[in-house]
Amino acid sequence: MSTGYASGRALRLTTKVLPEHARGHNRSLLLQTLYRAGMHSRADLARETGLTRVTVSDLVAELMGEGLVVEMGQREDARPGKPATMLDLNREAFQLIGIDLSAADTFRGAVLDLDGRTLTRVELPLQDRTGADALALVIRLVDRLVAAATLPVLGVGVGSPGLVDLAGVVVSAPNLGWGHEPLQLELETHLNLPVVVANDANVAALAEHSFGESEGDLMLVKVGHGVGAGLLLDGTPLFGSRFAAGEIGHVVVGTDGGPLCVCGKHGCLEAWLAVPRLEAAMADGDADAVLAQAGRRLGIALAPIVGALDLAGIVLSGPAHLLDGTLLAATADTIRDRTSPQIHGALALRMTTLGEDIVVRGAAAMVLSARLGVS
Amino acid sequence: MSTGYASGRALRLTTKVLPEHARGHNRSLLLQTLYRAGMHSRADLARETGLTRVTVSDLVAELMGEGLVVEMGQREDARPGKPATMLDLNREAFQLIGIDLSAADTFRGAVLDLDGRTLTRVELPLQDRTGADALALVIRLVDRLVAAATLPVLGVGVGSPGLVDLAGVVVSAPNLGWGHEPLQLELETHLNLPVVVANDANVAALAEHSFGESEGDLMLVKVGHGVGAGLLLDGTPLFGSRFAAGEIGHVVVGTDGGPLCVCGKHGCLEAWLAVPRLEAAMADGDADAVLAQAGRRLGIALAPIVGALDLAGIVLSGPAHLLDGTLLAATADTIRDRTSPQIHGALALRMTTLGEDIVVRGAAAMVLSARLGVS
DNA sequence: GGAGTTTGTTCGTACGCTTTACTAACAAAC
DNA sequence: GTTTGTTAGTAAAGCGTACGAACAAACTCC
Repeated sequence: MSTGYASGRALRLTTKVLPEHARGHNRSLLLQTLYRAGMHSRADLARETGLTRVTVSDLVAELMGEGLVVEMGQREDARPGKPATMLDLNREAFQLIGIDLSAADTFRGAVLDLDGRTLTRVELPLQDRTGADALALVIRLVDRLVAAATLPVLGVGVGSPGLVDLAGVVVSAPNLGWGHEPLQLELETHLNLPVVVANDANVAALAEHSFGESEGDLMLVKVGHGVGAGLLLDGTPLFGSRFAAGEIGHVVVGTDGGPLCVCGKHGCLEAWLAVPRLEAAMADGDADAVLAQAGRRLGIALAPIVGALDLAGIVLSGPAHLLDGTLLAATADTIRDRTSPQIHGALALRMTTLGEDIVVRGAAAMVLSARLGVS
Repeated sequence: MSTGYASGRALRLTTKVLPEHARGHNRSLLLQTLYRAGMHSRADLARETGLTRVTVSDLVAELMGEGLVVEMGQREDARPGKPATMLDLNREAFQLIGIDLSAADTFRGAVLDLDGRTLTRVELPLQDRTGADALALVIRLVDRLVAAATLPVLGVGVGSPGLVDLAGVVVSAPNLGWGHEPLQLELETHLNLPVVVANDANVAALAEHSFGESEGDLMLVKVGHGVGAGLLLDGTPLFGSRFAAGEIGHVVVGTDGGPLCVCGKHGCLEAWLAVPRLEAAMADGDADAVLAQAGRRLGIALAPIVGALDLAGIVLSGPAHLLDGTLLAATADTIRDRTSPQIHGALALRMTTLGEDIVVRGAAAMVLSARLGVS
């Protein structure tokens, strides 16, 4: 870290905006409305979006031409005036593929429908593959999934561990032995399908936002072999200056030392909270005390973050038998004790409701967001 | 804090976008280019922005009509082709007013030119005024400043302590006795000028971004009577779920107790770091040890935030004789010891270069951003 | 002086959305 | 059975925004 002065100047990459971009936005606005609230007539959409009926009709015609939207017959309930022809997303037109590379020993994937329901699941054991072998396994997985899809595939979403840049290059994923793996590009050229690759915790946060019951700014803490987090501020993932946002696993917690971490420091969050560490400590001593201690440590680490960001929610993802209960309660208590009511009054802390599928479903949501602008 | 499930669903307020909004964006793009890089010809602007010369000419005509842009004569250096007529922001067309309400005993303000240079400064002693009396003092201050301006005033920016919402309502500012003060609206109706009101630390962060040497995501920590922070992610201020982002003053630091805070907790960041606390502690004991301790505590609080956000920079604002030196160095050391190199390697920690004017200048920058889209 | 370059404008075109005006299809009241 | 009023969707015209092609002006270089 430097204590000097950075040279140069932030170059905010603002770029020109054309009317056609505006149209793309309005297009997504319609899709989003249909996606979230289901059937609407053209007139409903016009009222909801503020666009005129004329413009909505025009956009709907375009979307119907692409097979994304279909007419569903006339409105049922009797009202004065001409009966409305209802529209909806053509939910039987496409399927999504979501991939989760974050588990320690398995690559998971699934075919999902547009509502995020899992249709077919595939798991391939990793068996300590790294580098090119791991990449080959990913390709085998997506090939199996593409073959399993019963409808055209809208796109493939991938949640990968490690640092992932905006172009879907895995900049660094030590566990998989990837240094600068252009995963998105490789999958796209192999499949000839749109692919989106992002960090697993960010993807999980997106899942919670799309399919969970979360409002407002959200942090998802993913506890597994390591500890990572994904942040969703104003509905948008935060990537950070070096695509390392959410990397809180090796932040030291507390001022009283702590267990030695693989990174060489004492008292890293990961040394307190990672699943293997928890299991080992629980085997050695009072299980409940171990969980309470881990929960407190998580709370200590999260308190400043909650204060700085004024989060609306924190969601924990990981083995429920470890996290849900003593640990979660200790975290909640600790955050409450270490922040002002102004801050923790607005905060909801809870387990995810999406279970093990969280990354797979988030990856699918990412495809919807990238391809349709739906989030 | 609830550990239950939030009801409802995030309603991302996406709204329709019309071609005229696109034009507004392109307009700002031109202004921004001129503001930051100075003189350009129409053809230069076209090359820089990707718009065509035709479109640029059209937009420039509009901007010249409003007096925002002026022709500066022909390009000096001889090149083949028709000589270019240079354009620039009309820097002598408008002035800005910036107001800082964050000091404990004084309301400060200044008239500035478009480049953020201070032209006239006015300070009014607060003398323990609160509520309506404090509001009256703000009005007296802006009236004095408007009278002191020698050119039309583009707008008034205000940095206020406390929580400020997006409409410039001071939701809560205990020190000034404001509960729900619609400051922006009141000043606007009084002055008949555009007014922007925001939180002081956020405004300071904006100043650092606009006038300081900062790249990328930035956190500004403001140490004074209290301790607060402003975050600028991707050039945009972060407000948080309840407009309380940056409120880190009452986050408990460390696991070993600490001094009693006015809020009733022990070991709040503010109890370690606020200027009155520092001065009292230094009078009682080893001044350098006090500063080192305070710096360490700040580092402990910031480490998780830096990790979670992957910040590019942290800037300290406040009394340099306290912050710059032992304290800053201790903070830097602590962050380095408590985060992974991946995180702190990219981080620059430093004092602001803007001194006491930081909020006033940030408020002026806010006006530029709101009125011209320039940041 | 001629060739080549660059600038900024004019003209016509394509696109996106709006307003206005229309037809179709219904419920409610008479 | 007719009239009235409402709602849905479409058609036509118009305005705003940006683009490409073409051009005149003004310069440098050879």
